Amino acid sequence: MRLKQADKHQRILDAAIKIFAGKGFFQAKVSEIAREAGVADGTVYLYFKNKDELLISIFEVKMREVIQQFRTAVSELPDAQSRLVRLVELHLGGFQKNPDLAAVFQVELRQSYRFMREYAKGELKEYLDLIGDIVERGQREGVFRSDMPVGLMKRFVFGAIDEVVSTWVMSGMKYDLVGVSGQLVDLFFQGIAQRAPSPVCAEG
Amino acid sequence: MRLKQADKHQRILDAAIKIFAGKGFFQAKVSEIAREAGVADGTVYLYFKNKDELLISIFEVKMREVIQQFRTAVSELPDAQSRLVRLVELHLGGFQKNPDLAAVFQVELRQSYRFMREYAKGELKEYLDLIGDIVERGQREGVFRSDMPVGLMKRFVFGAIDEVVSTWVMSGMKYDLVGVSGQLVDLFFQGIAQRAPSPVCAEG
Amino acid sequence: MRLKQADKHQRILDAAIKIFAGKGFFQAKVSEIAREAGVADGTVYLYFKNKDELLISIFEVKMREVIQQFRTAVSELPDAQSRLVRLVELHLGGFQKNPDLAAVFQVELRQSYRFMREYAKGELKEYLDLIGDIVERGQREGVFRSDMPVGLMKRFVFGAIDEVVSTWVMSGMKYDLVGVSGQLVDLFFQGIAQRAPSPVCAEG
Amino acid sequence: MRLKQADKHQRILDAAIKIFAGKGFFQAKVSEIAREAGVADGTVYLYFKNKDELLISIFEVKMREVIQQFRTAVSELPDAQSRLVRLVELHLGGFQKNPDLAAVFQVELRQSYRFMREYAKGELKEYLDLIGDIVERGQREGVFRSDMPVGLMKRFVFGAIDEVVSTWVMSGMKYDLVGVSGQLVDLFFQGIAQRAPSPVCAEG
DNA sequence: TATGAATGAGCCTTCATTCAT
DNA sequence: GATGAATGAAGGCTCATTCAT
Repeated sequence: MRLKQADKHQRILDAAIKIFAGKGFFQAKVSEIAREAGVADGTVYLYFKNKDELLISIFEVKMREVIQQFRTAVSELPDAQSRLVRLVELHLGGFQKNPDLAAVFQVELRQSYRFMREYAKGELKEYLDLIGDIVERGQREGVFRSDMPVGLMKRFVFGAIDEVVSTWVMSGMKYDLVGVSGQLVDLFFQGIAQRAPSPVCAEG
Repeated sequence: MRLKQADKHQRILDAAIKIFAGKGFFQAKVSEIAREAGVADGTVYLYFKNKDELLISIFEVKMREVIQQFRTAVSELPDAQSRLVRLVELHLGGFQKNPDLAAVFQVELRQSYRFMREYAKGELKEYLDLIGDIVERGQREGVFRSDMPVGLMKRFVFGAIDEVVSTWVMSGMKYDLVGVSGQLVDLFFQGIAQRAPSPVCAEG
Repeated sequence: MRLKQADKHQRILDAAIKIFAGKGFFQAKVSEIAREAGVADGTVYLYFKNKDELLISIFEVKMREVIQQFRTAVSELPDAQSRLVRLVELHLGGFQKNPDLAAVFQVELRQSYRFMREYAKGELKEYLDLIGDIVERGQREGVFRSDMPVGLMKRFVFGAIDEVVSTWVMSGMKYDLVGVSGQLVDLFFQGIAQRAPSPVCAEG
Repeated sequence: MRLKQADKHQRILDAAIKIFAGKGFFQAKVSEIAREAGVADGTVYLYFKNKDELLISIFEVKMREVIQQFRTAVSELPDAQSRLVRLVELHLGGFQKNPDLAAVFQVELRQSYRFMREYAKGELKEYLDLIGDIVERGQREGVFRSDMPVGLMKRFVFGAIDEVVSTWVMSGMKYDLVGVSGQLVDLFFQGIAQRAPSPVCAEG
């Protein structure tokens, strides 16, 4: 039963991601999601309070998964730099592997930003704090500049990653997103690294 | 009458932009738009086939205006470089002057990408061609690299501008958009210009 | 148009009374009411906020009508006694003429007493005050006892009438309701009249 | 098991009475009743065919209890008069002890009069016959008038008791119901007793 | 042209009832 | 017997669209 339950919750969530991604939140019918998930309409409401909650839940559940996954993946990495690289790869890789999820996160959830604000603060803040931890560690290690508040730097990092994903989504997801991670990281180090001689012009 | 008509058409369009921007296409009611425009619900349908058409029309009309405006503004400028600068300024300036329009273009119209594809090709292609013209001119003038197809370069330019606007919209339009145009143009020339010594590392 | 409107409002109200009386509030479907009224489902919502409001409105509108009708009918009557008789006749007669309305008032509206409390206070109080006016007049005329507060006496009168109607409704409306008015009035005068020799035992 | 079963049947019935009384038949959810009874939703359907049956059963079971209880209580009483007094006391006392049951009998069961008619005839008739027996006995004893058919008199008695209870329920059960039994019995004897000199006008 | 009352298709959601465990 | 997750029919309500005036 326990497994069955988890299964159904998961199936509905996945179905919702697929349908929301495909036709947008407002054009998606709950009955379609139910059909896609292979359950009755009413069953959706056993697991989610309403259609809005379903959208919110996608965010919350997936964020929690990602945060968990990230903590595990990063814990053994030795330094801030490698951790940041890994974060970017996981972030981009996660969306590339699940384009529907990307569409929901970058398009549908933005739409409902108003109630996102209310509900999603928790998980989003936690993710930002993960980045913040890396930044702080980098500062202690002397590889990230310390003349800028962590609060600003973590936002910058998140903003840049997020923008890259949005651009990819809006372009129709036609190119290799993970392939951009190198350039993105480069940008970070150009921007936030302790003033090192720019690798681009490193002629000396 | 002719004027009155044009007036009403315009007022409905403006009202739609405002309402769509405010609450999104699907949550906007035709009756709200009508009220905002100061006309009866039915009147909307005298000027637009349906709600979808209304969204499409916003795109088409505004694009036509912009293209017209741009042709006039650019015709007397002497070279490609100054024309590109002007294009960016007009693009960013136009949206900054009308944030509601920006919201509709960058958010609502993306949503309905599917039917955007069908209807909006024309105007979008024309705008891209305007950029293409500048690029070609730049190549002839020897200031833009010629080892890259025009088709790619014009897309890159449009994509970058578009991304800058999207980022601005999604950030809540809190900063000066036109102020970014300098950096944006710099980026173009760093990216597409005939290899000039990088201003960043120009230590000489 | 004005007439058409009033007409539709009325027709929906009448249809609702009929349907509510026939199968009860909860088993009545809005679509049935609409069909009975000869309008589309949506039209009901042009005139009434929702199904609950429809029930409430029946009360409010009919009470207002009754109060108006009563004021007119009573104004020219010379004394409290005749006025009270008339009130009883109108009250009983009104329900007897419209048994569906009686069912709604005595059964359906009691059900939703909770929100009755909120909304209906106004009209009900006004009706009670009408009775109160008669009582006061009767006291001034010396035909009604003055050793009892008006507030209590008006409640007693209303309660007795109301009970008579309820009994009639619950019995299946099988007998002549107005025919009871004589006995009811007798009861009032036995109960509240200045101690007169009981007509029942008038052996003289 | 047998006991456990009876226990559950009883608990569900009591829960139903409580919930029906609290929010009315249509607004009561089977799941609420189950929760109140401390059983699973499905268990309700092991003991009752459906929600309607549950309401019906309340009537049938309670009526049977009452009839049984009455037979026992009355059998040893010597005359019709004392038996009638006892019936009234039991009827009023029973409801006063269980106001929820009163609410269900006087309000909810009236609602569903249509199917009451079909199902409840049996028990109601039996109860009426109990009254009829008392009436007949009274006639034989010469204390009840014999110029009126028993069928009418028993209905009159039942109607009056029932009305008194209804009035009490609808008033919010604020006063002592059993306290009314004296007046009620008085009324019976004023109404149906062999012509005794009216105590009110007992002049000489 | 302009109006806005009227329409009715369509969707979210509830909840009585079932049935596999 | 007991459970409670699952079902799906049904209905209140919204709102894009129409059309008589």
